[in-house]
Amino acid sequence: MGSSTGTGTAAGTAPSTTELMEQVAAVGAAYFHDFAAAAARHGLNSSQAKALKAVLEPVPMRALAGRLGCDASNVTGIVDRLEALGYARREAAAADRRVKIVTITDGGRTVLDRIRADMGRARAAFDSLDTEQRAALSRLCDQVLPLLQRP
Amino acid sequence: MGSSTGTGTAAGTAPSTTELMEQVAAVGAAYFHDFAAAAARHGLNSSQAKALKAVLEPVPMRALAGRLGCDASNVTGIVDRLEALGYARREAAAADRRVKIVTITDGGRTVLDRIRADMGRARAAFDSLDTEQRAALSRLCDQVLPLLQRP
DNA sequence: TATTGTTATACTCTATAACTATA
DNA sequence: TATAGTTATAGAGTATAACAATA
Repeated sequence: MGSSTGTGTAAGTAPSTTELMEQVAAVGAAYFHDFAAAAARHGLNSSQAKALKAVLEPVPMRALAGRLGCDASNVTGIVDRLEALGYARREAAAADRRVKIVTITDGGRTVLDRIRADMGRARAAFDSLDTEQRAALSRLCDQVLPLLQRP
Repeated sequence: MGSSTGTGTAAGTAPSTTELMEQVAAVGAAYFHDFAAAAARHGLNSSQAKALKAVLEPVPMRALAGRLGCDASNVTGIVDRLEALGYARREAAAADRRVKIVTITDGGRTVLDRIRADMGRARAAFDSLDTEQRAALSRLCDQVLPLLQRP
């Protein structure tokens, strides 16, 4: 492949599945920690910040619960908070008047951008990868994710 | 490189840092979900299971709190639970009698192995990678992690 | 009757502060 | 006096069950 030194793949011995999972878990945990810290600096907890990402496209309350992986009863409070801050709003669905659709506001988009920009460690970490490494990591995530998310 | 079609690296365009972080976050979240589910099937919550991994080598209570990223007062309950199940035990430190060192038992090692084996989706996902891909992913994690964990 | 969103409630996890026993 | 571990307590986040409005 096109990588640097020429020592090739032999330089990194392939780890066992368990070891590999442990490494990925460490990266995931550190990322999540950084995300929660950045969100907190902008007055949101991680559920609220995650919800803000999920409503970049309009989503009904119940579907939002699914995306957040929590019970529907929690979504009320989460969206209440986002709405109180002016980051999202509820709109009645035209087709079914029971349904409320949550949409992000311009203010919400601004805060989300700021939170993302404010993730210093995560940004530095992934910025350290060159173009080829980023493409490789992206491809690996794409391959692994569907199997990881199966029902 | 070892991949399929021959379109090479150009096939996966390098994503922006934000997009890349989002992908990694999705993998991390799915992994953690699978881990928590597997632990629950063996009567542990994710903190307790994480603690079990952390005491594969003997660790003082306070240091364990650091590894788990929680307050020291929580560790008492977590280790109480592991001890009640026979998965870990407290031993007085020889040098300083205030300190209690937590050690995993054979039973704990067995359960930890079972939990790891029981992570069906995560295992299937990472088993789908060939040797070269696993080595690449491992290397990328190693590069990214230290920057991600900086104080 | 079934479903959406909400409310009321209880439970779990975590953090803060006070206590003990050692140092 | 300072530190390790524990205990007691309060707070945040989540789930369960019951409810009103709509389908």
